[in-house]
Amino acid sequence: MRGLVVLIAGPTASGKSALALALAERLQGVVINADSMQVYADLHLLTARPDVADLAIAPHRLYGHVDADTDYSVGRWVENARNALADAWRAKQVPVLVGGTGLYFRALTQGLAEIPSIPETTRGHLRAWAEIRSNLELHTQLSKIDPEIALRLNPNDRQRILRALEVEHATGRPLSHWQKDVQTPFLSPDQTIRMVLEMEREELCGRIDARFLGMLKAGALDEVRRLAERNLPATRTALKAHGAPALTRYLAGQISLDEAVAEGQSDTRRYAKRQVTFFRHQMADWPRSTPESAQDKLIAAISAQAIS
RNA sequence: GCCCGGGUAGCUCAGUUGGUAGAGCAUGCGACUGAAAAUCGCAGUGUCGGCGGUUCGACUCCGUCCCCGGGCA
Repeated sequence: MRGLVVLIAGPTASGKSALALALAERLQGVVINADSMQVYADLHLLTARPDVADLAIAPHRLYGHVDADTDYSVGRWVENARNALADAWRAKQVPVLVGGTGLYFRALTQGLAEIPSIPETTRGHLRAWAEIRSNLELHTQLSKIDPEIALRLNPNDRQRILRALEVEHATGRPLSHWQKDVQTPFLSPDQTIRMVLEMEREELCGRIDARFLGMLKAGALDEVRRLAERNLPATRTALKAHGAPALTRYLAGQISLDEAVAEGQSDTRRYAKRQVTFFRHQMADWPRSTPESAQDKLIAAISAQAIS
């Protein structure tokens, strides 16, 4: 069975988690994570994941359930989220999905191409093959097997080009074909209450900078040290959490702590900028709100939905 | 006080024999279908330390003053 879902998106440090928690407490609901980094077990402080006190107030799902030595992806998240949503509905709990990863929200509300997962070995082979080739060569190769995708990809966008190549290689079907298949979103518009949090950039940046310092005080360096000691392959996504690369270099004696902090903060600020752009254009039809008035607006929307 | 070196974009700096300025980073704008806290594209900005002088024309040459760093006293 399917019920209502509350979806809360917003840039990093905008106060999403606190809002979701308050709402879940009030509605006897469950908070479900829609953030690509908070899924990693190894990253707790650095990703500002809910703490023990928060977990005591309302149940949380999809936080820290993935090991850092994993190739996670939107596809896997959608799978996880579907299950978590189904569980919540079964238990008669209102699911409150909250996070900053716009792609995750879009995949759930607009659908995702149903491409089979690519075997680790073909990925490895393709990457090894690509290693010694220039961006332009890869792009030219893609033009031959999937001209449509090649046309909309910049030749320097190696990551997306590699993805398109491996899909065709592993499935025998160009990525553009997969993407043109009819995609049925898991969530329909009438069962979702949506909200994007907005805040003045200046205020947001202030919060980001202060939060980063707070993470350090809480012990983020130890967290980074433990992660670094695992010696994971450099390509692992978890290693790219904001602050992790810079703090790792500080621990290795390559840069000063001040430099590491400045870098972690500016990485986060630039990311917030990209999030806002994504929300503005890719999720343009979502209602907006300041963090202060968001809860009242959501409650009002939920009761309106319940009546109709 | 004297001798060097330096003052150019928010920051670090390029700037050929005089023809009113650029690169990286930061910033802003944007793209986005299994790495999305990822990946990639585009853009702007300057009393070239101040004031005088030489010159058709000075960031560039000359004088002078101010500021910073180093050295000698």
